[in-house]
Amino acid sequence: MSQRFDPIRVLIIEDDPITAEAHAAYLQRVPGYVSAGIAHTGQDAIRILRNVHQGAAPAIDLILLDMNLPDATGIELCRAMRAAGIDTDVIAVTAVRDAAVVRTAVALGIVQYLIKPFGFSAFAAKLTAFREYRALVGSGAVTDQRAVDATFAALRPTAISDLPKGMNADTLDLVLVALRRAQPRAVSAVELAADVDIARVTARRYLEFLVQTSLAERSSRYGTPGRPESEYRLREPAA
Amino acid sequence: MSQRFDPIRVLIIEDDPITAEAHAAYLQRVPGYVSAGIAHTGQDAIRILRNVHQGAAPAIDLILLDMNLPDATGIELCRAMRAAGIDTDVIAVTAVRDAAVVRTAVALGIVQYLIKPFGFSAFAAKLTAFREYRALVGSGAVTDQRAVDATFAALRPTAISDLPKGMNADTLDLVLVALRRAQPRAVSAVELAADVDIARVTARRYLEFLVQTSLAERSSRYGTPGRPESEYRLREPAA
DNA sequence: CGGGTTGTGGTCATACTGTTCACGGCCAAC
DNA sequence: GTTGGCCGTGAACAGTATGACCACAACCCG
Repeated sequence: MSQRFDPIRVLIIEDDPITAEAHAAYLQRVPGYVSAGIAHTGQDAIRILRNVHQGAAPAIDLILLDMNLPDATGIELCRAMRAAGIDTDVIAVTAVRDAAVVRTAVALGIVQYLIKPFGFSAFAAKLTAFREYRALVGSGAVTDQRAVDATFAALRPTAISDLPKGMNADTLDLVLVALRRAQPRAVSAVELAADVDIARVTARRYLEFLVQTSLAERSSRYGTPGRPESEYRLREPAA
Repeated sequence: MSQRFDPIRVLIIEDDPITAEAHAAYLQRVPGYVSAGIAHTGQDAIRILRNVHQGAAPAIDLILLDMNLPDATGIELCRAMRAAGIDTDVIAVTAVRDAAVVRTAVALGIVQYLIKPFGFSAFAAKLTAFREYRALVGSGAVTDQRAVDATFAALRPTAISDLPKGMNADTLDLVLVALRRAQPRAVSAVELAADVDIARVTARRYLEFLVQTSLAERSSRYGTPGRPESEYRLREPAA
């Protein structure tokens, strides 16, 4: 039970040394966590975890796992861990934005999914939620459905990633959904405004924001009288 | 993408035949789900799943897994599945109330944990949450951290253990009644405040709380100048 | 080839709402 | 009777969509 007050030992699995160091630095700033090592390849990671599993090294409570490793994907590594009977909790830390990967990650028991690049607040939010979860699940008995629900609820993501001033999350969602619905075709600001029933200016502001964050791309549409129309298209999540 | 509207095919793994039948009956009552078979032992289950995995049988989208099987624990079965590359989502349905089991279940990617005995509403709540999750993760692209957070949030219950400080049960009741009276229509904080005769600020605080506990949902009302108005609607308790 | 036409890109002030904060009334405990 | 905390309120502040307005760039016609 003192487990709850001991620091949570974290293994960082990340091929890029600079990024790995950055994560370790972030980790130091979150109370209750300490780094338990860094692995730069899947092989490394497996070796370390196997040692730990056999009691040859101090336990590891959490893994920060990059999905792109030189010798394996994070999914493969995770599957191998589970097959070996290693049930360590995993937080995915990755630039991969593929829904299928997210789905598989969930099925393999990944408790949080953090998309790169991220700031310290997003990082801290995920780790804080995990600490809460750990306190609940480590506290001994599960009495009833409410207790289990509370445990699962601790893993619920809370922090809305901060948008720039002047933007509303709901509206952004609306625009994104409309863009996705139009999918292969590109839409102009006017068309989108009519579709979603917001003003043209507003539509344009959000579309321009999506271009800036490289989630959408802009091109010009010629052929009609008048100033050329800008059209926007959702950018495919890089394969 | 039609996948979202096809029924979700469920394999029930449960050794007691009567209980298994009861679960199947419950399943029929939840829209969007169909039973895809019943397995009474771990061996059975593995055999069925292997067939499916090799394409010899129609796909299975979800497993209701009992933790106590004659020839294996649910944990062992789940581990074996993951090792075999079967990433089907799993909901644990069990009388086991051990925190360690819950923790391991989470690590192995179990998406919901339902404690026996349970009534239909608890059952339906878990399956509805899963359907929502599936719609989100199956909708194609993951755009950003917010989208991933929404996906994870669909799987995590919002346990309301206590009323947060600053809230009064009576006032909450008042708001709920007013929302129910307005039923199909959505009301803004201003409208509700006038209706119940409380301050706008107070109304908004309670409405926001209801959204957080996913008892109500919020959308934005556009068309007029000024900041968009949030409107709130009672969420259907799983039809 | 150049000016007129046309329709959108971009900016601004405005209006209306969400959000915050300190105050004060009400109730319970001592 | 006094004290302290709880919770709703009003007002001030911040946020955000809108409509109006001007500038701009391509088509079109003389």
